[in-house]
Amino acid sequence: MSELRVRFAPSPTGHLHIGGARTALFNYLLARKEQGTFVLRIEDTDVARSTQESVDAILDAMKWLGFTCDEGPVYQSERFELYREKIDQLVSEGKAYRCYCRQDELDQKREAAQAKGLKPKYDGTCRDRSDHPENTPYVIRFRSPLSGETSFNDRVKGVITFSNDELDDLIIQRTDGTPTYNFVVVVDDATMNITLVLRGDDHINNTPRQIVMYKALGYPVPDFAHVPMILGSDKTRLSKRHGATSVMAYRDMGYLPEALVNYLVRLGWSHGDDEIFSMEELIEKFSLDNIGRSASVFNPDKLLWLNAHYIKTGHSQRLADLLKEYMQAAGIETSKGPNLVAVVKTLQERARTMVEMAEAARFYFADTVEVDPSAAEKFLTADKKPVLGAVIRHLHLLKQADEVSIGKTFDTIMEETGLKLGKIGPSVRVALTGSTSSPGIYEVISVLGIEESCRRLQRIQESL
RNA sequence: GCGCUCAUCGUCUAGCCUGGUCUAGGACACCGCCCUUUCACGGCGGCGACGGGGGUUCGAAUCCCCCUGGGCGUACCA
Repeated sequence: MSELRVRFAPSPTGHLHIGGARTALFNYLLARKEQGTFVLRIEDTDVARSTQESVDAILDAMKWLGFTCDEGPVYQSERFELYREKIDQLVSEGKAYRCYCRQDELDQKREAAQAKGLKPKYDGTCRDRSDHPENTPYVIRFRSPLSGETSFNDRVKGVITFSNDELDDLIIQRTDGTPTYNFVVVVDDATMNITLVLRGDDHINNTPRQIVMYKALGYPVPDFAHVPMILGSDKTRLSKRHGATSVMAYRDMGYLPEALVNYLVRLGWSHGDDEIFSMEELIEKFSLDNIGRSASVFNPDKLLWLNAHYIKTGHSQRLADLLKEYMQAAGIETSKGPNLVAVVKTLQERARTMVEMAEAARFYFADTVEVDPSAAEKFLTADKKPVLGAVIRHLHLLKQADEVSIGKTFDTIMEETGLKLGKIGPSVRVALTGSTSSPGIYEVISVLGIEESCRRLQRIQESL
């Protein structure tokens, strides 16, 4: 174990999305690579917006992606006592104060300031107030330094400096007594001994506010690393408008977790010209040094390509287990019919997602294949009756349903009929699969078995 | 508006720190050819970028400045 302690701290106000997943991945990889500790923390201080469903959804997605944490999940909602203690400490030390300003007043002041082109920060009305009005709701604000500057050496962006007069007297405790994000994140990262805060660069602006709080609380300041955002095709922050953003939606669309991981890691991180990485390779090769500084656009096509790659190269038994679930979801009964592993092997090079594979596998399990009308019109014409008859006859003679034997049988058929495969194959294919595009016909016959193949051919042949 | 930040093919990126080996490399997508019983896979090839302007230098994608453009933030959200 090294000293490195990192964390992923999602707020349970929705599913785990693409951006969060990448942040989690980077934290996970770094922890594994440095043999540090990966902590999962649920940021649920906003009681109104946090839900158990979201917590479960996030946990499920983390598990599906294979990001196992070493500690947690830790729930902030269970640590309110600690936060209260720290807030009391700050107040008694004069580092935080009660603010009795009403929200509508603040909104007005903010708008007014903005209209005049001034900074929309808290005007400090209650900053030096010493009276404590009875029965008046209040929040607790952090007393932020008014001058000087705060800077930190970001591990991906370099030195970043803020003038302290940009900082606001942040609310750290709401009227209802619950603490807010910028405060709890400091208390938690400090008390959980997080040594590196690795998160999205939308948090850069929060960092100086948090640093002054670390100092006020007497905590050591951790390292920070801010990774660039993932944008949609229109270069704005990725959102539902750009299509699926939920990790689990990708599973439902037939993506493999290793494809998503591989895609996500290449968004912002690189290792020379390499494109394909297993989790093991990532753990070995990942480094903060190779994280880019600019935002990147989510490209579904490349993810699809990676998914196709992992389907192509995946173990057919595992894929067969998965395929079963996707076929069930598509309402296709697989308990009867050909062996799923054999089916998978004929489809691995043809399917880019498991959903596509399930669809492509449909014909294998159909009692009566649904024949595409235009394919039938072209290849299942009456003049094909004798050829199909010959195919059925010769297939019946076959003892073994392996592709080589089937190939030899077709050689014989071609010899006997004097027809080339181009004149026979398409009709057989359509009769067997209902479509003009399918795995090789020898493969299909082999997987279907002689009996079932002949049954299908017979049915078509008789109807001609 | 203000603050922070970013800037290489349409997209993801290598190269930038340690200027010359860059007529800028790889990948996705797209186009063409080959392979082929269909569809795919695969192979080969093509298209395609250093945002603009100044500097520094014998020499700049690489260093400096300005401009432009983009992103993020500016909550009793996280």
